[in-house]
Amino acid sequence: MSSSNVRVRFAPSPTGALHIGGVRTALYNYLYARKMGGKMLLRIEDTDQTRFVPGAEEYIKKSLNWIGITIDEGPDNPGDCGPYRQSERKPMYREYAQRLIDEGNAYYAFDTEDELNAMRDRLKAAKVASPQYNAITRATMKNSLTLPEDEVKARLAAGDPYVIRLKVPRKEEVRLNDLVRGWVMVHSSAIDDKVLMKSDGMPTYHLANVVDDHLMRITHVIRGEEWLPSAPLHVLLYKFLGWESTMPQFAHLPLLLKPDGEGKLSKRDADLQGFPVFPLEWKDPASGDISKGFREEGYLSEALLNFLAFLGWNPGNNEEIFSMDQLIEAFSIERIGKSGTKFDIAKAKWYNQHYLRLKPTSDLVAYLEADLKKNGVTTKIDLARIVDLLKERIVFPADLYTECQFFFGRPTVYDQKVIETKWTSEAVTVIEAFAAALAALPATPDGPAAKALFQQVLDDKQVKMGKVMQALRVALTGNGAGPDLMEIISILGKDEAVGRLQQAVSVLQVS
RNA sequence: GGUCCGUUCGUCUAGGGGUUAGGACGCGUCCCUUUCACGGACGAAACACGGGUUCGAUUCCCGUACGGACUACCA
Repeated sequence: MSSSNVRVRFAPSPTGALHIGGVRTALYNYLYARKMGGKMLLRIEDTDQTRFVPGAEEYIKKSLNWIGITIDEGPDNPGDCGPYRQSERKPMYREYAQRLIDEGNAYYAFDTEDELNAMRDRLKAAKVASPQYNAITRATMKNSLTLPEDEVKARLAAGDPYVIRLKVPRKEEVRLNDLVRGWVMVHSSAIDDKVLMKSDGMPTYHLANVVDDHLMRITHVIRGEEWLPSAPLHVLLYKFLGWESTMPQFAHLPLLLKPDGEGKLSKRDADLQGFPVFPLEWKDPASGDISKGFREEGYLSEALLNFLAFLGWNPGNNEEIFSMDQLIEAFSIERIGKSGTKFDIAKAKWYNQHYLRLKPTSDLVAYLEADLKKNGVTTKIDLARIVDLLKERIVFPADLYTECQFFFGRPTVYDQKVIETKWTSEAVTVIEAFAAALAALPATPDGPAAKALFQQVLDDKQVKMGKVMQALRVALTGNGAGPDLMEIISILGKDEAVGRLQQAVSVLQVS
């Protein structure tokens, strides 16, 4: 694919763990960049010093890396638009804020928090629909538009705290053509005089975002729908800064909703439903609380990737198994949906099961080995045989360990229901004979050989297989269900199998 | 409250002026099978409502309802 001038960015705030919705946003940006042969940027939006969380930036990078998203330009691999952390770009914002002031599109405001609250209360009391700092109310407030020029100068010189606000025009239609939603029109009276520079000298999201997107030559802003209401404000900023002709195109993504009921997916809902919202485990540095991630819960990155890509997008045909490369090939902004998407963890599990079965046995052996080690289980059994036996029936790698418990110890309890119905004298007769036949063998048989031997015993005793199989299974594993029994016998080894059969016969009462 | 956005099976969605409204997950039944799972087959299951426009609307338009986002010196 030929390279293009397409440049997109993922611009998270390092305020904690990266939410799964953020991962999807990053993914769509990435898919578009790769599809178009463009560039994917990572920009850290750390302008809120009060919410900065140490370790969050690192966590974001690790998460993107896990899911397979690579960054072309970012804090760790800067291009020619650095720095890529907003806190390191402070002077730039200052410069453009000043320009806005100089050209009459922004102004200083000195109002205290109390004064702002008083204004809002007053408007509320007067039954004003939306109390805001705007073209009308700004005339009643303490700002460089209402205060005498020398007082403004004096306040600035004295270091009085102030913010810089955008001077939003009173009557103006602001339009934008969203790639997902089409034309969106907002009247400027619905936009308030947003703070551009905070009193701590940091820019707010709106200013920093527009300035950076321009300076970083971003061509497409792909972000969550929660930004749609403020998009007209951003359009206004591009206009005031004279950047209209190179303004990026916008694509506002549908939100990820909670699985039941309505509303944005939150950590709380996910906890309630028993699934993670973070890609990787996250330890809150302040509280020390640990939240499990999809990775730790056993989700494979390729499964989560495939699942996430389909939350709000589809290729337009009936195919739904896609690798990253296939997603890149198939992706288009036009096929992104408009409506919010409920997070259906059952589908994620289905993807997981699918991808797990595609894993090479050796990978799964490694999982199982680790789990065994963690639980202090040692065994001489060839784990690859267990994995091959169990592979088709698990959803998570950890299921391997839980499903194969019976290999590592004789049953201490037997499935009561099966005993009641299947542990007949006939079954016992067959099992005893089978145990004897097994014991007489020179070596452990493989699965088919064990089956042939068992069939021989059945023929001898004139019993049908279905009548005793369940009993045999319980005797061997304690369970009423599980993978191929003859293969289990083969893996267990003939001595162990015989031992288990004898134990069951002596312990269990015929009912 | 205001502004904006949205609404096809339970869920993710395809489709689009005339279709038996398609697929997937989940669910159910059956088949396969030594059980369970896998696999296979089949099945139940949807165009929010009301008005237009039209020969015809699930599809286009307008309302209503419902849902969501936003409404901070947070992003």
